[in-house]
Amino acid sequence: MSIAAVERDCGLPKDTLRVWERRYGFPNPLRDRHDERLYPADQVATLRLLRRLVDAGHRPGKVVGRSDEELSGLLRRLDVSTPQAIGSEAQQVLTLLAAYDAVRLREVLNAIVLRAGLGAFAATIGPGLAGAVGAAWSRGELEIHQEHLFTEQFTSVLRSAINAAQGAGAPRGRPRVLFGTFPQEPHALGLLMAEAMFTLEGCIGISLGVQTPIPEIAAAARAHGADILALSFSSTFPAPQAMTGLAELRALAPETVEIWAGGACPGLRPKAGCLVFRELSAIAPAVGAWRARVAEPASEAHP
Amino acid sequence: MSIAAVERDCGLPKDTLRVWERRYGFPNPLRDRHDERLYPADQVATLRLLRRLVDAGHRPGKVVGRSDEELSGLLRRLDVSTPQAIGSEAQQVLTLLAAYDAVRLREVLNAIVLRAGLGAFAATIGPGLAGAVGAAWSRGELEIHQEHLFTEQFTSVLRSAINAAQGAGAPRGRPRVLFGTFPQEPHALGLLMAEAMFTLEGCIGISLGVQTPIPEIAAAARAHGADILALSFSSTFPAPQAMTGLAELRALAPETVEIWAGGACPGLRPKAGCLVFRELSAIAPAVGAWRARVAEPASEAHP
DNA sequence: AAGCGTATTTGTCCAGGACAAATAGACGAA
DNA sequence: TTCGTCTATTTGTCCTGGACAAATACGCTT
Repeated sequence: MSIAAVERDCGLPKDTLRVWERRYGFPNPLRDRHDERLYPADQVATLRLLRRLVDAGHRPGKVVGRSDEELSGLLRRLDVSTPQAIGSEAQQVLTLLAAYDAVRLREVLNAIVLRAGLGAFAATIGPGLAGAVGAAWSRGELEIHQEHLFTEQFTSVLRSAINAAQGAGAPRGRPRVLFGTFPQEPHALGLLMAEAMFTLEGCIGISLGVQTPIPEIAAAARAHGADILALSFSSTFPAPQAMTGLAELRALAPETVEIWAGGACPGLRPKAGCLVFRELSAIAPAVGAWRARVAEPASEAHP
Repeated sequence: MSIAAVERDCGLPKDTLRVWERRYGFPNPLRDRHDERLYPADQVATLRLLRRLVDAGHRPGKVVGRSDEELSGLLRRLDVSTPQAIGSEAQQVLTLLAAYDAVRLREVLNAIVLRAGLGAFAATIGPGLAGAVGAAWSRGELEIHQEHLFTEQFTSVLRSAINAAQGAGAPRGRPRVLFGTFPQEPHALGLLMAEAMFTLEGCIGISLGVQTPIPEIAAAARAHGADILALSFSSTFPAPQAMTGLAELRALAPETVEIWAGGACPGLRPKAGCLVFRELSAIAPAVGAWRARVAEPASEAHP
């Protein structure tokens, strides 16, 4: 496996792979006849473990070079310290994934939405399911393609529900909400769940999709006459970059636009002109508060 | 703008940016106090033009270093040589994008699906619209976020329609089709349109999502008991890699599984054990032929 | 005109050095 | 104790310039 392939597969940049090798003696790839690195499959697997640990906050110097057993031990400890009681729904989902039963998986997800409602699904159950699947993957109980499969079905079900919710009921219009992620953030699931929450509150929601450059987000906010910019940050997003990006966005976007950030990114903190949401369930009351806030000054007209 | 930002924004790897600078004298970035490259916005814009031209088949040595006017001229020539008569629907879509009217855009797309049917939408109209939007972007008439916006709404509408089609009518079951793209291919639109075509034929379709490693695709095919692997390649996918990847997949996947490849990738050619589809409309008859083929030998049981 | 071998172009990789950004640890003040 | 500030260490990213393989164009032959 070439260094470029490992970069794609493990998400570790080439420069990092080379500098780890120089500093810690691992990875220790073979060389082909032209002195290019060839990574054996087992080292790639170890690198994947390392990636998880580093994302979780371990320092490379402390973990790179240790044996697979030790690393797995550390990962297990992380998993149990994340006290994620696996509900019966999650258990069912994992079973279906293990059996590769995509059709039934979608039926089950649709059934959960119908029974619990879109709000509870997006705010509580969905994140729980996604967390359980991610944890199972990190324990090696699922293959990547099974995680892909879950993401696909989940996205599909959620999108349909949002579409339906948008048609039903009289939308109240304001606030107009724009959804997006920063360029380093390719995960769409969190964004989609937030979109569901806003849609349920009768907001007009417009998604820019993932990985939109910050100046573009600001330009879009201006062009759409948006009231709120909703940004999503997954747990692997580098916190300092999130804060820098938010400051940049705050400077570029119109002053009247509010910036609401959310997601599992650990270092995400409120900042001047930016609200931070730890829970998706906090969106509904916040929208209510926004409406009360802009209605009161009576200075804003409906364009 | 740092070299990493340009890499993200233009899709040109850092190594390539540096080597172009060394060989052709362009780009010619400023340096910050620590000698790191700082790309001015206008050079980044030129790099985006260059990227389009190189993707379209121009050789870097012939175009890097030329003036913006010359480059725009070459791009225009490309656009007219792509004889894409813009239909009234595409015109309407571009107008709505220019006005940032996401809500009406979705309504219009939904209306087209209802009027023309999902089949015509996925096979003909959809690719036409996507092509028109891409061309408008390359002419500088649209911003990136407007292209994102289109992709989002298009995806949403198409997914809903697929979901509806899946529920309606008695699915005939076989063939079981698995959808996916190779790791270097992040575009989901082509895959989604193919999924629509197969779903209309009553196939059981399962999507692995984009960027699945080749061994994972093969493993999934085995696990799902798939009959057909459907791969999508966009116009920017490097053709040699597509052919190498298909050969690798052919070697890893079960012999009984057929591999069907499609998309706008120019160098995509049929190969032993792999079919290539130039048009999405060719899928429907091909599924019919598949059914006739496997029904005849009568050696396969329904598991 | 189509197939094949050679020349040129072009992207990716390498080494090893450098330093800024991020983090941990020590220290002092409320 | 708990919080903020300052310093030391760690860590990722960028640098240069050289090398070569893979991809492409070109010229030759059939």
